[in-house]
Amino acid sequence: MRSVTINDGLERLAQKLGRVCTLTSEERLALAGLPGAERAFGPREEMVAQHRPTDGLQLLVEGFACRFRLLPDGRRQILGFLLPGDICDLSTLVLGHPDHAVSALGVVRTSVLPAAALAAALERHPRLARAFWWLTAVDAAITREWLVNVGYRSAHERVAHLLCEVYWRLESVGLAHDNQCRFPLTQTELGDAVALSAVHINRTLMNMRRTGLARMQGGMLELLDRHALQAAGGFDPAYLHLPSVGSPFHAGASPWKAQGARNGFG
Amino acid sequence: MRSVTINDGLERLAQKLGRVCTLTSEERLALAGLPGAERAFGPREEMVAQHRPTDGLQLLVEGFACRFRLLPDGRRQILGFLLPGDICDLSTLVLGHPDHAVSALGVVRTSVLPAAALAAALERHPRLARAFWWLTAVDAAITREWLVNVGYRSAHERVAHLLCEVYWRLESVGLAHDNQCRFPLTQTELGDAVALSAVHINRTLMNMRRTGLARMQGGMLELLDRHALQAAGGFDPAYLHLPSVGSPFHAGASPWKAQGARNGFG
DNA sequence: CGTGGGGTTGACAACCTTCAATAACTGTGG
DNA sequence: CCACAGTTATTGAAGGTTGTCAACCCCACG
Repeated sequence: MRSVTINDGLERLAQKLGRVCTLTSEERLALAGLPGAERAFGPREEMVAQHRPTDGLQLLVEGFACRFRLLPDGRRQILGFLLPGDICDLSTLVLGHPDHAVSALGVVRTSVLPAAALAAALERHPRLARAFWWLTAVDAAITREWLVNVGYRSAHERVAHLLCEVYWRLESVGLAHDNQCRFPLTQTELGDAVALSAVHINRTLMNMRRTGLARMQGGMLELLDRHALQAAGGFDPAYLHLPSVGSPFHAGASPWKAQGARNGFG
Repeated sequence: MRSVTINDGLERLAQKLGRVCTLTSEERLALAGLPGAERAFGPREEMVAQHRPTDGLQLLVEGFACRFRLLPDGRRQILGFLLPGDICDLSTLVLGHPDHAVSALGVVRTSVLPAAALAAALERHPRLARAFWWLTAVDAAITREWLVNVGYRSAHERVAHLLCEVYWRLESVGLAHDNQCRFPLTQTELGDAVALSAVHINRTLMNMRRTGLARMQGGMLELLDRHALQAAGGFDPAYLHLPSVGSPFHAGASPWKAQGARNGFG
C-alpha cells in the first residue's frame, strides 16, 4: 500500500470541514497552502506540552494520539482521542495556550500549520473560520458525552461506549472495515480514558471477549457483535456529528449550511 | 435595590466578550441591537429541550440554570451551570440543534437573541464571531475540567472543586461577595453535577460544615475557609479564563488580542 | 392541618480499587 | 537463536468508597 502523505491528512481535514458548508476551491487552496514542517513521534512521546505556548497547530496525518491532563499525584485523565485529520491543539488557537497535553499512541506523524498563516487564512475566509468554530463545537460535544460516560455509566457500559466511539470515528475516516480496526491502546490507557483502574479494565475486557461483544488485543480492536455492544454502552453516534449518521437531526440543521432554511438563519 | 434589566445581561456578555479583544462601539451596538422577546421561567422549568431546534439563543439575564442530559432510566448528568451573562444554548448556533437540555434553577429571566439577527451580526463583525468562538472554547475547557473532576477526584474533592468553581464564576460577575453568594441548588442537583448520590452529597456537605470548609444551605453558598476549600478540591481557576486570574498564561496570550506579539500571530 | 419535597441518618450491599503475584509478550544484545 | 529485561496482561484476595433502601425530621405551602 502507498505511504500516507500530508495531503491525506489535509484531505481528511477538508472533508470534515466540508460537513459544515461546502468549501470553495479558494478556501481549499488556502487550506492546502498551510502545512509546514513535518514531525514524527514515537509511542508515548509528548506532542504538545500542557502549559507551553506553541508556534503552530499540529495536524495529525498518521497514527493516533490522545489529549490528557496530568494530575499532581501522577495519575492522568485522558480527555479524548485524536485521529488522522484531527487538529491536535485546536483549543490553543482560541485560548492562547494549551490547557492539556497531547501524547502519541504508537507512531505518529503530524504536519505543523503555522499559527500566523492559519490566523491569516481564517481572517480572509470567514466561512473557513466558521468551519473551525464548528470543529471546536463538535469537540465540546464529544467531551460532554465523555462526561456523561464517566459520570453516569457502569464500567461495562463505559468501556462498551468508548469502543463504539473509537470504531465509529475510525470508520468515518476510512480506517475501519468489517468491524475491525487498528487502535494501539494499552489497558492502562483505556482505564485513564474511562476513569477505571487497569485491573478492572482487564476484567471488563475479558468479560466482553467471553460474551462475544468485542475484543481489544495486540493493537487491534474488533467488534464481535456491533449491535449488542452499542446497546451495552447506550451508544448513539449522533454526538459525533459524522456524515450520514442517520440521526433525524443531522441533515441540514446547521445554520450556515441551510441558509434561509427552516430554522430562520441567513 | 434596582431591578435587573436586559441591559445588565447584555453588559455582562459584552464584558466577557471583551476579554478576547476590546470591542469597538460598532460591535457593541450590534450586540445591543440583538435582544428580542423576554422570557421567564420558574424553578425546574425546562428552558431548552434536548432535541427541539430553537429559533433563537437565550441570553441569561437573571437567575441560574444548568445544562444537562437526561438518560434513559431517568437519572441525569448536569453538564454545567449557566450564570447571568451566559448564553444558554450557544452550541446550537454552530451545531444546528441542541444536544442537551437546559433547566432553570430557581426563578430565571432570559432574553432571546434571534438566530437570524445574530448570524447576520457575526457575519458583519468577524471579531465578534471570533469572540463567540472563544466563548465555546472556554465552555469546552470547563467541560474538560468537569470530566477530570468526575473521572479522577474523590467525592470530597469533587464537591469542593465544584463549590469553588461556582463561587469564582459568580464573583467574577459581581454576584458574590465576602465568600458568600446565592446559589439555589438542591443536594440532589449537586449530586447530578458531580455524579454522586444525594445521600453521599449530604454526608460530604455535612462533613464540610463540621470541618469549617464550606456551607451550602437555604439557597446560599458560603465558603468558610476559601483556601482550605481550594486545596481540598485541587482547584486552579485558570481553566475558567476569568479576567485578572493571575495565571501566568492569561495576559495577552490570546492570538487575536496580542496581534503580532510573542506567539507570532497577526 | 395535612401533604410533599428536601435534608439527615443508619444499615447493608455492590462496585471498584489496591496490593501482590504470576504469566505472556516485546524488543534487545549476546 | 537464545537469554534477558521491561512492559503489559491476567488472576486472586482484601478492603474502601460509594450506592441503595428505608426511615425520620423539618419546613413550606395550600
